[in-house]
Amino acid sequence: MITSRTTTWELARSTPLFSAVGEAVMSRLMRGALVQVLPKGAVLFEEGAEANFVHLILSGSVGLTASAGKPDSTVVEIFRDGELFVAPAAILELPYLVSAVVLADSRILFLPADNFRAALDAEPKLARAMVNVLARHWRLLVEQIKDLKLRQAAERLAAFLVAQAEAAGGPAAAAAGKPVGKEGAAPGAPAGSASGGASTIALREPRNMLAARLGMTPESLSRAFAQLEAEGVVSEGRAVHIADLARLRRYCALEG
Amino acid sequence: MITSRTTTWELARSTPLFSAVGEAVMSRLMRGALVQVLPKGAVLFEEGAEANFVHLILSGSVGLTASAGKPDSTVVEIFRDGELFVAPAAILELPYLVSAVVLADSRILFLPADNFRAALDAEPKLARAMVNVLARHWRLLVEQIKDLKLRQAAERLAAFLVAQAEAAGGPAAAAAGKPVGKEGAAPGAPAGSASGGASTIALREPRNMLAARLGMTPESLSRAFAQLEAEGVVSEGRAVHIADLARLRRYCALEG
DNA sequence: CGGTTGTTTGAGGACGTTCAAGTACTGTGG
DNA sequence: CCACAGTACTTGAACGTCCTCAAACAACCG
Repeated sequence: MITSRTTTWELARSTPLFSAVGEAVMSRLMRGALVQVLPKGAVLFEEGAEANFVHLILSGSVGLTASAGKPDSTVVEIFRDGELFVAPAAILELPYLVSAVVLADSRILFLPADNFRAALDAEPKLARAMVNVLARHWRLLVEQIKDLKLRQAAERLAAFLVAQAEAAGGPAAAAAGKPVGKEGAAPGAPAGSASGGASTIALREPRNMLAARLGMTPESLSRAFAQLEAEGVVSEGRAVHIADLARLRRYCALEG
Repeated sequence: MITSRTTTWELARSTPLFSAVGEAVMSRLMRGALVQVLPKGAVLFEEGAEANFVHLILSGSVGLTASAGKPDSTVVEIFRDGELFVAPAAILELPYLVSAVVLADSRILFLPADNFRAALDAEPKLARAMVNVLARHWRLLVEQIKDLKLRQAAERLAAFLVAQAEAAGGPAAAAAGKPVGKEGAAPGAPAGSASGGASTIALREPRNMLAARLGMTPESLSRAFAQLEAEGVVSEGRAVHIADLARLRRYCALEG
């Protein structure tokens, strides 16, 4: 606890949410908060449980899993460094729709939900910041639903890899938002260094979790990777090399 | 315009968002707003376009559709009376991820996006209310992703029908939130009139749109209805009669 | 009445899952 | 250093669900 105190603040300060609300609101939210360093596999909360905390990932990776009463389970979304979740359940005082599982060793901040709700009412800056967070998260899920409904397995993987490469390639590409089609023909002239050429990314989650997030089995994921070799994607263990990002982008947009 | 002025205010006043922000903020948002009465098939905006308005449905039904560069399109979500959309694109000043199509003749309020954003910064009550709206909408999509990933076609339809019946059955059931499993054994004694017994609901959207929303083809939807007859579901045109809501809930594993 | 649109039903096929081996990686103890 | 178990990933074959294609049918509206 004591050893991690300073680094916790540093990490927290660097998250988008907290830099938006400022020091004062930040420390108010931290009241009664606790930090936990959790290993892969740890469960933060379970589907159907009461939401007692809002969670902020200082470092690591957390998966939102759901089973909906079925024997098998899936991954609804994966959150990483700096992300806040799952506010909706805590805000609305409703039971969680998902469980949260640590996918890679993580340091996580637990903010008491009642305190968070009170701050939401009292601190306009917090409410305003949450609007942006939730708006971004909404778009995440909309993208995923589009993926699930009108792209097949290999295309979903391709879309995921493109998104990862863009996120890792630089904040500039991420801030510009994902290309959404409608921008005429394929862009022959890449804007940034990472937007058109080659790129190597590291998969930060185990492959079976990635498969679940993409709505397929591990077997299908393996076959999807095999299929993408024809598009210049080579996967060596945890590393994935993309020969031509623009080509991959074309593959999951136009191609069928 | 003039003829609809008064009824517009009445309708707007009855929406959850506006009753939360109060009269003052409400009229500020209405600055530069316009009301449109649109027939089925009208397109409010298109995927990839700039978000110039936030839309509030005074009456009717709107579908959020997406094609993601493919020839065929799907329905991401359906919104009805009193709902606000698609704030995220307008808030973040990013292009729409979806198109919006009127599914049943509707009266829709167009709120200028820049004015909305300004109000979001200046009016804490609006930001606070938006947090709740977005939190609810997040959960809508989470539920749908769970459906798509771990339920098959007929179960998705069953889950949709159950949700419709609960929403129509009374605001009490809706406010309590959807049952999420984990609440012990099956409730033998239904709380409300509509929670355990028979129920008849009306499909407010055309069947092909419903099929797209559920992530299947119209043919599959037809077969799904046929399958549900074994569970006591009879569909006669636009009306659907459910003999035993509890049974249907069990069927789609909303409970064990 | 014929044309259009929306729903149903059937047959065949594609995509992805399931089941079952098989292979490569990891860490542990001999 | 190597045998070993345990895990993670890959590969293959059979199956199931859902889609595609096609036709028949009903309902609506000119």
